[in-house]
Amino acid sequence: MFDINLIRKNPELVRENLKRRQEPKYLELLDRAIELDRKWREIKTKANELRAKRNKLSQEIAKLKKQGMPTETLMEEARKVAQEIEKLEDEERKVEEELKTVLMKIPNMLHESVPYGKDENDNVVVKVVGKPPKFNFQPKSHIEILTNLGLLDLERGSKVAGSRFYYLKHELALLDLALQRFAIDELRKKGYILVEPPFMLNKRAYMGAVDFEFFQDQIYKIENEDLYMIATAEHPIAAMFMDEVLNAEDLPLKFVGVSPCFRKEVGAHGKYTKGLFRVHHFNKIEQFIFCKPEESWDLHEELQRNSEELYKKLGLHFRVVNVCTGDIGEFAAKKYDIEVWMADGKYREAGSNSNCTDYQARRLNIRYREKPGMPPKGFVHTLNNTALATSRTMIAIVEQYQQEDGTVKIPRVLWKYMNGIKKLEPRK
RNA sequence: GCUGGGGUGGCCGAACCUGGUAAAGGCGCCAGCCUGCUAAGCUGGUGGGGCUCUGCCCCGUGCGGGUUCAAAUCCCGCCCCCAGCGCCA
Repeated sequence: MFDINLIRKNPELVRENLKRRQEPKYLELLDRAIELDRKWREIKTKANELRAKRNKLSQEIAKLKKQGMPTETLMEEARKVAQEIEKLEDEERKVEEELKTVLMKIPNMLHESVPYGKDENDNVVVKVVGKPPKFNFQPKSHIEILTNLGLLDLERGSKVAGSRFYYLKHELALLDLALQRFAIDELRKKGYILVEPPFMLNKRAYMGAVDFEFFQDQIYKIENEDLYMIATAEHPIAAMFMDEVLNAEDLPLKFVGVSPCFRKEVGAHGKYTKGLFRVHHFNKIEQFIFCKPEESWDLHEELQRNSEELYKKLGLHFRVVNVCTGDIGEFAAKKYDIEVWMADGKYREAGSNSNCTDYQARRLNIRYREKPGMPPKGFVHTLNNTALATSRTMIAIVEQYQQEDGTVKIPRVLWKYMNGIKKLEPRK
């Protein structure tokens, strides 16, 4: 949620920042917010005056009653004031709600280092790690390789649940688990707190964690319950401290979350959707940090280093892009994507590292205090970054480590999590 | 799911029965005074918001509604916590 105080204090600064997103509707929303805020304060002032009047009358009545004096006239007057208040309160509520909705739709302030651009084609490659593997044969897609090996069954996944569902079998299922354990162990070594969150959230928590569009297009709802399946561990971890005030001495709070992720993927038309790349359900290890405002930019880089280290240890070739102003999304002030190399020569997103500054925390009402016993100082900053999404990491491993005979070598760091298995081989 | 008890500032708690406009009291925290320093002690402050901003006012007792001039207090619905019972992977 956007900070109304920033709009009041410096609307032009906000306007210039929003312009960078090249989306005229945001500027309209800003104007709307300014207008609604003006109206809201006007009504609020009037209503407060009336409430003061009512309170005075009430106290007057109480005093008279104590003295055994008649109060009918005053009570009649108070009744009238109460009616007026009710009318104004309806109005106040309406304006306040609309203002809040508008503030929810205005995206976060972008960091100055975010490159200017229109869409994903304008993302700036800031780093390339490793080199594309060289094959002296025609490399295959993970779908072909894994289906041939008898480790992946997409057809039966479709039969029982629909397209973009799948069965992982034998060593491939083991590989999924191995990747999870690998990422968890690496992050735990760095002091990240392992957490397995609820896999469902109620609406209030969910709307705090994501924007409306994401909610609409991605989130599965449980019928007849106020419950929604999580699309990533980021969301339940973010919501964990909803309406709380954290102690600065406990910050930064660093989490490594483990969970399945469920996504409707409505509106994925035109995007790359093959095989395991864009599925309705996958497992992911997620990094999440709550911190003080002044430390979030350093921690954003730390999260980035963590992820890069994981891919490096897996021996994967990837690149890092600084996501441009037109592609970044509403919550993040800055975002890096890690894109892995795939067998068709393209780089595709495997993970995403966002500093949401105070935007998500304001929606979820997560504040911090300098010391126990002190009043709240302000909102925390929240950051989230993929550690490993197993499905996409498996694609990278399979396509980059494939052998001419159709088998797949398994990265050395995973052997111990694979019971010593070093290769994916044909299974029946 | 059932029965009973409960939910009030950062924490503990008072006011609830008997409606009169909450936070008394204590702890913590901040500032000042005092002190060689610290502690103790003393004084003031310590949730959110609005305005005509040395000040004035409003909101705030788990959430939502109702009754009333007036609700922490009475009534209804919901959520959560505790205890016991039931069911159960």
